[in-house]
Order: sequence, then C-alpha cells, then structure tokens
Amino acid sequence: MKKEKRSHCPINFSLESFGDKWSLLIIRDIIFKNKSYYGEFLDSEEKISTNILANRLSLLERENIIRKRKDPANSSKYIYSLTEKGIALLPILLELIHWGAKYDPDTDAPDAFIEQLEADREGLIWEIVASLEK
Amino acid sequence: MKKEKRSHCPINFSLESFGDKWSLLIIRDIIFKNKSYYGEFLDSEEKISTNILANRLSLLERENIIRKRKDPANSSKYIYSLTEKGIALLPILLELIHWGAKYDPDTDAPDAFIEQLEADREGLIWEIVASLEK
DNA sequence: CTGTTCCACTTGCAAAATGCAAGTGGAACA
DNA sequence: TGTTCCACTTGCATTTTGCAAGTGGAACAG
Repeated sequence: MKKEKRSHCPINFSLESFGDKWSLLIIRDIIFKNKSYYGEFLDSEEKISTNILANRLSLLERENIIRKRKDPANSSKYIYSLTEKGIALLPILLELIHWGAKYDPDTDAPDAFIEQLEADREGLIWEIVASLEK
Repeated sequence: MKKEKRSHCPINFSLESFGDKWSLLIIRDIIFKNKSYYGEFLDSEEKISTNILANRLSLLERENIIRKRKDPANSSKYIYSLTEKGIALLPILLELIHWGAKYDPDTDAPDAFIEQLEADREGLIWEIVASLEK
C-alpha cells in the first residue's frame, strides 16, 4: 500500500506519512483556507511549484489522507478533500499554529483564534471538524 | 538571527523553524530517549548521517530550540538540551505520536502511554516537562 | 614530551529531490 | 472544427541528501 517506513516509532511513522513542509501546507489550505482545486493549491502564498504539488497530492492520496473526486458541478474539475485520517491531523496543525503564533513576533495568526485555542481546544476542534464535514 | 521565512502563517513559521524529519527526530530523542550527546543522536534507529546531524544541530541551535554546553563531568564532550522554546514543542510531538499510533497497525507506541495521553493530556505534559527540567 | 585514543565534527562526491519554465492531453465550449 | 481551460508532465539546472573517509583538538598513557 505505502512505502515502507524506516521505523515504527509513532513519530517517525507520522513524519514519513505526511511530514514534509509542502504536504502540511496543502492540508492547511484544505482545512483553513477552504481550498479544494489543484489551481487553488498552486496559488499558495508560499509558491509551491506544480510538479511538487502533483507529487504531494498523489502521495497524500496514496496514504489515504486526501481523496480526489470529480466536481459534480463541473465535470472537468477535480475536488481534493480530506479523509477521516486526514481530518485527524487537525490537532497537529493546531499545535503548529500555537507554537508558531507564540514564537513569531510577526505572526499572521489572529489573536481571537489563539485565545479560543487556549480557552477551549476541544470545542474549537469540533467546530472545525463540523465545518469540514458539511 | 534566523533565515527569512517565506510567510508569517504560523504553520509555515513552525515548519520552517523545525519542520523537517531529522530535526523532529532529534527533538524526539532528547525528550523521549534522554539523549544528549552527538554520538547518541548518531545511533538513532533511523540512521541519520553525520553531516546531516551536524547541520540540524546547528540550525536548531540558531533557532534557539536547543542549546549546546560543555559536559561538566567530561570537558571534552558536549551536552545538547532543549531550551524553553524547544520544550514548547512537546504538545506537537504528542499529537504526532497520537496520530502515528492510531494509524500504524505495527506501532511501537506503548498502549499505556496512549491511554494516558487520551485520559490526561495536561498531566502527561507536566510530567514530561518536569522530567526535562530536573 | 610523545604517541594513541576518542569524540565531534568536516569534506568529497554520487545520487536524489527541488524549483522553474515550458509543453501536453483531454474535456468542454464557441 | 478550432480555441480555451485545467490538471498535470517533462526537461533541465540547482540544491540537498546520504555515504564513507578524513581531520583536529582534548585527554590519557607511557
């Protein structure tokens, strides 16, 4: 099914499944920026290049973290979305946000979001998951 | 101080600070395997190569995530340890463990650890932080 | 003081991954 | 039937990685 992992340390397993910068930025775009088309991912602020994007989408699909489907509204386009396994990455992304917001003096993270994250992490997770499933 | 980041998205900031596989495995070794010497990191299960190890240690030191000091017990050796900023990565590692343990059928993660993580995350965090600070 | 050992790197080089720009192929629309 | 649009693919120069061997300095042994 997937490439052999170097070890079954759970951290290593996670890192080898999705743990490179571009994969996580794609997942960020799906969760927090509501992106779903190839062209939308290409437009990211960090300027991913097209061959890397194609490569990461296919790796993530092979890992069952994202899923690719025809757009019912426009049969010549594809929609990329998270699987349940991909949605389960949300807590990791939230911790990345938390750390980044704390240590980057110029962070773009909105204060209100960080406050909610600190005050009611579980509630925030449910809220975001619900928005992904609808 | 550090290399310019591509964006101030907090996720991207985190990923560019420590977000590559080897950096995170070094941090794992410090936190969960009590390693502190260069030679100990070289011995990791995942077989990091020596030039990459040296490169990552100096990057992490530049990012103020780890600190390098002479070993008081043996002045010809160096001890690497986490700073407060490095210790703050613990929740991220715990979420990586959680996800990896959940989706790897052959995971090495001990059941008891995962149960404690699910039952009392905050308590577990405090326990590990305390063990790092002593 | 001199030679050996140990440790923490450094260097050189081949192989793999990345980034950039341009090209392709197939569906839909004109 | 020709044009447009979109999701990739390809080619190639540059960068990063991995592997193996080498170096330099501190400490210890004789």
